[in-house]
Amino acid sequence: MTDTRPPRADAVRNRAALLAAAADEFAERGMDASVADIARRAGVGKGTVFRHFATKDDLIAAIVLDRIDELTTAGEGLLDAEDPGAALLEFLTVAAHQRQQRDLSFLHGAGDVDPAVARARERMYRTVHELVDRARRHGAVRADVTGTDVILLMCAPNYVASYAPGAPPELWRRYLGILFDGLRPQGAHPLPEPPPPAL
Amino acid sequence: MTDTRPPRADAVRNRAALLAAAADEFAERGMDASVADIARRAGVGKGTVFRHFATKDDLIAAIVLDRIDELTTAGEGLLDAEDPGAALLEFLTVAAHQRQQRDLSFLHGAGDVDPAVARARERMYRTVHELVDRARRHGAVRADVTGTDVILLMCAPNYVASYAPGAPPELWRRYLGILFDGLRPQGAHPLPEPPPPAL
DNA sequence: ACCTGAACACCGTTCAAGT
DNA sequence: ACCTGAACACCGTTCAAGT
Repeated sequence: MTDTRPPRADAVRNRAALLAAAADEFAERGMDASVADIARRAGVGKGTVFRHFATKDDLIAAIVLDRIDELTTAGEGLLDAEDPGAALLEFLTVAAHQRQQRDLSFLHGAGDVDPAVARARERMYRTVHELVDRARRHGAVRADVTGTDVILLMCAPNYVASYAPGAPPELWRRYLGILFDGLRPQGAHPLPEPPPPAL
Repeated sequence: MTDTRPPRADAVRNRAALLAAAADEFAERGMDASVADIARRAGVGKGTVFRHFATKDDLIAAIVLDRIDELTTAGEGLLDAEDPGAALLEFLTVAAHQRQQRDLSFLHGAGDVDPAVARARERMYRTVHELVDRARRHGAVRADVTGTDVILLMCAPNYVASYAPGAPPELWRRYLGILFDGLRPQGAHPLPEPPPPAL
């Protein structure tokens, strides 16, 4: 019997304020914005941050959870598209676009993430696998590329574009284009290494 | 007249010990190994680190400088290869392989790097441009891809492979293969975004 | 000249004291 | 039950004091 009392009113308010403040602060200052600044922006004491989120990483995880779910929803909506190749490209475009903002290695995070994020991530992975399978069956993706490959490659366009100094904000689209051409069956060369263990 | 006295014997010894200790420590613990640990490993006081390298980033820069020069040398040796396409692929393989070890976003670093690194980097960039131009003229690289594109894409295979949990250590070769297929003229689709300003 | 370790400012995190 | 700010451990960096 986990009789969970409803939380106090100021607690829910503070939690929401912290999430909003953290999202803003991270977007402006990057992932190493200080907890103190986030607390100040949310109008609470530093200690309150750690009452709601055991660690700074947990706070990041809470924000990340929303983004992953958004992405999964977008992917699921593309599962019954008429053109499976275009659907996969569209999904990768949404993925790159939403995380254009920041660092975001969160999609595949190492080690001990909290179970909610792990679950959300696995749902998203399953969606990617389906999208890739459909695209492959349709001849839009080469036979030797797996869903896991695409999951790993997903973040590359943003990563690559982020290192161009005075680059246009949509540069990632160019590298997504090159990547996608690499995923196509036309002109594909055999790959020197087997795919990694499935995600 | 910058009459530069030769440095004291213990100074050169300490500097070399620090570089070696830092390289080891970074390789083992990652880029956020502590300066205190590096100093201890080198057998000097913490303060000595900052006498030789104004900042931790400068210490990293000194290590990075060597790697960049190695890469440039490899690239220059490939400029007169018979097969320019294979030469470019080989260069990208060397690049990925040498920086298999670690983080290494250093190749294109933001803002205020020290001038020695900036110079080394520009030499390397020029080499990449030549390799790409030759490969393109030879029909091994698509017409709409620039040297700057390849400079930016260079790090992607390592980055992508680094997020696969139980992956084989040579997984980057697989993603270099996919990337390289994306760079080939066969089956290339028009890119939605123009190339970034030249590096 | 160069080395050293104590001292500083800044982080994430903890916790006793308040309401 | 929740909030708060002082306190702690750990960083990179500085600098007065030593040789």
